[in-house]
Amino acid sequence: MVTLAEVAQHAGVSASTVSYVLSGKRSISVSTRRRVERSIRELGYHPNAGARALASSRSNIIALMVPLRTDMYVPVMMEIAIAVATTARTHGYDVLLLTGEEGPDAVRRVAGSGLADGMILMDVELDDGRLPLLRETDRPAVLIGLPADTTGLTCVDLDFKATGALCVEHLAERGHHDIAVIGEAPAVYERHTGFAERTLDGLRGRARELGLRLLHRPCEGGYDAMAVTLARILDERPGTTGFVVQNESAVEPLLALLRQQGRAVPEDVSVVAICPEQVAVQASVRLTSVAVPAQETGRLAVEQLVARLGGRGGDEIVLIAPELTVRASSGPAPAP
Amino acid sequence: MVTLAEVAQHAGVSASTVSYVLSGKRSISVSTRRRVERSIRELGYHPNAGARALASSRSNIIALMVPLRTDMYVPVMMEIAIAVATTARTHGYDVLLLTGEEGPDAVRRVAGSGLADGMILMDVELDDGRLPLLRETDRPAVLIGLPADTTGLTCVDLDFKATGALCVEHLAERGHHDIAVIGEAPAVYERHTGFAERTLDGLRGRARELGLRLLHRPCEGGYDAMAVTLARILDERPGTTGFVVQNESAVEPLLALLRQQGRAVPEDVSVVAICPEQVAVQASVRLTSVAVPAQETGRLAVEQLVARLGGRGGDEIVLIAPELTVRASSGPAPAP
DNA sequence: GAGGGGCGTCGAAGCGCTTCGACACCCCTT
DNA sequence: AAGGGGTGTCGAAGCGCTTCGACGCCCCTC
Repeated sequence: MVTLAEVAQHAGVSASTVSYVLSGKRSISVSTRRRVERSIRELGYHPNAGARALASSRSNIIALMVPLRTDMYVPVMMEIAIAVATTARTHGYDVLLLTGEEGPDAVRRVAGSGLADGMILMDVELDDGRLPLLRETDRPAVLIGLPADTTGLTCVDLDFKATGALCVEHLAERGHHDIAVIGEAPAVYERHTGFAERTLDGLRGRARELGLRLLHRPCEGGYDAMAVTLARILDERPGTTGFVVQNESAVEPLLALLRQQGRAVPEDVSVVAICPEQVAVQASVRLTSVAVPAQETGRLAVEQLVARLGGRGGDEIVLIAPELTVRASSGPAPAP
Repeated sequence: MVTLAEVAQHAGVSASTVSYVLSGKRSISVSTRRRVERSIRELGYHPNAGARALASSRSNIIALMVPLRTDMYVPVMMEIAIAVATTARTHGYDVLLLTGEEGPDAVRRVAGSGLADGMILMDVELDDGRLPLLRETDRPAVLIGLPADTTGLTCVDLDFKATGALCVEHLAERGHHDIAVIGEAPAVYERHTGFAERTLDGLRGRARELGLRLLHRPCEGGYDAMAVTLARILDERPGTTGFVVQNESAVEPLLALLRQQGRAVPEDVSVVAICPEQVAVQASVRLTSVAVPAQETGRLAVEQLVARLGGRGGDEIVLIAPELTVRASSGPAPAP
């Protein structure tokens, strides 16, 4: 391995000069800089990460903690993770992938060992066990998701409350009065994942304001579960003409079942989904949807964290405004 | 931050003794070990990763390069990534997440800087640009996928050729003669991703041996593409009774279209999928399938790499034997 | 022409750990 | 009783980099 000292010797300067060329923390004459850069190129020099971390006590690594669960829609996680990784690189950071498996201890280990300069946590629960540990460490952290107590923490998330409201508004505008919400799996509500509850708040709040009837039913993904759920809904509220779906793996089953029952979309019933763009476009009926902005979320999380790491304070809470795209799955309510 | 020296002082021993307690590289008396361990606990000591890496020239980090593409089935990638991360932890390694974005340079950067001790590459193409660089570095690497030239590289993958053969055999045993293969998107074949071509080899080879007719059609995911593809297939080979699908996002559309056309599964046509277990089970018809063993793949890749890192040579090529699970989507061919 | 202030460069002191050789000590053997 | 071989511990020398203070030089100002 080529070292700084060798580069310095090759360029005929001192080691510190090479270091300053690399970091730009002191001014260097153009001629010297060029000479050094040339040596770096010719020798194929790469600074040693460990030595750098030791001397500067910054590792230039961001830790990303992904959940271990598989009951969440995985592509979204992946998209966020990839957005985090690529955005991090543009700021000179690498990303360490931590799974939930290790539990809260991972926070202590990574912070304590100086492995990472900061962390990003995905799938944060309302009362997340990692938060106290996070507050103890001096390292900055950004949460993707919104816990109950956000003091001292930066959070990034889609504004799910506004999302819920937006879906209801859309259906209301088209004259629907009876709306059913196909929610996430019951387990998601049971562990109080914030986004699911906040969506529900938004849905219910706006429904009340607009005088609509709203029925909420959690639903595991898949055909069988969806069939049961749908039957129950139509039994309780036969007049339901609007659906809001917030469970990607229930989308296609719902469409299939409606078709099977002879209920045309959007002529008889309208469906609004809260899901990634791709799902909405690739579904058997192109779905009117509010997109879950995975990339945007990952990017913002990194940018907040980098701001914090650079001493610039970021915002406390960054809520991404929802956008509803009208496609083929929603239309005016049928005449009664 | 607590340092080794502070622990040593607290325990009344020298720094090197603490280091040896931690690494176990020299024998330490039980009493001393206990005293040191106690101090470590009481002070909440975590070894500094940078210092460690510098002194030992091993970072205890594995780099995982995931593809940037989104035309592959993402959940599989995610599952592999998570399996890699958790398996790595059990061997004392952390995982650095690299995206394809940075390109082959990432290999040079990570190897050159000593950031990672070894790498795992996902979605390796037959003639992958990263391979020459990989061979240049002294760091061991494991590929997930099988390139054309494997000299000097360790590879882990499902045995896709055997997988293809297995699918054909299954259909042949049930009396099907005309088989259609719904393949991955054309782009996947165009960039010569090995697994797709090897599957095809296996399918074709066995079909020839068993005297079956085989039609292969690449297919983008989604309903529209699938509709076109299916129409073409049935046009060319109206007698087709067996389908092999190797594109997760074509599975559900295919089932829906068959249903729509009044072709019952499995009474009229049989469908065999090559997909993750979860997709097979959650589909609208429970699918006879060969599982893509994502977790197993990730785990094996890490174990191969760790073996290499520990000086033990691993195998050159590890092919996972396919397993076909019979479910509800395949049955005897209909009488002609 | 002396003093002041940038600018560009250097030397040296660590950063916190691993690891090697040295050595003290004890228990056996002869 | 002397020698030999473990065993357990220590001290010191780095690992390759960053960073701080120092210093020489040149240009400007009064």
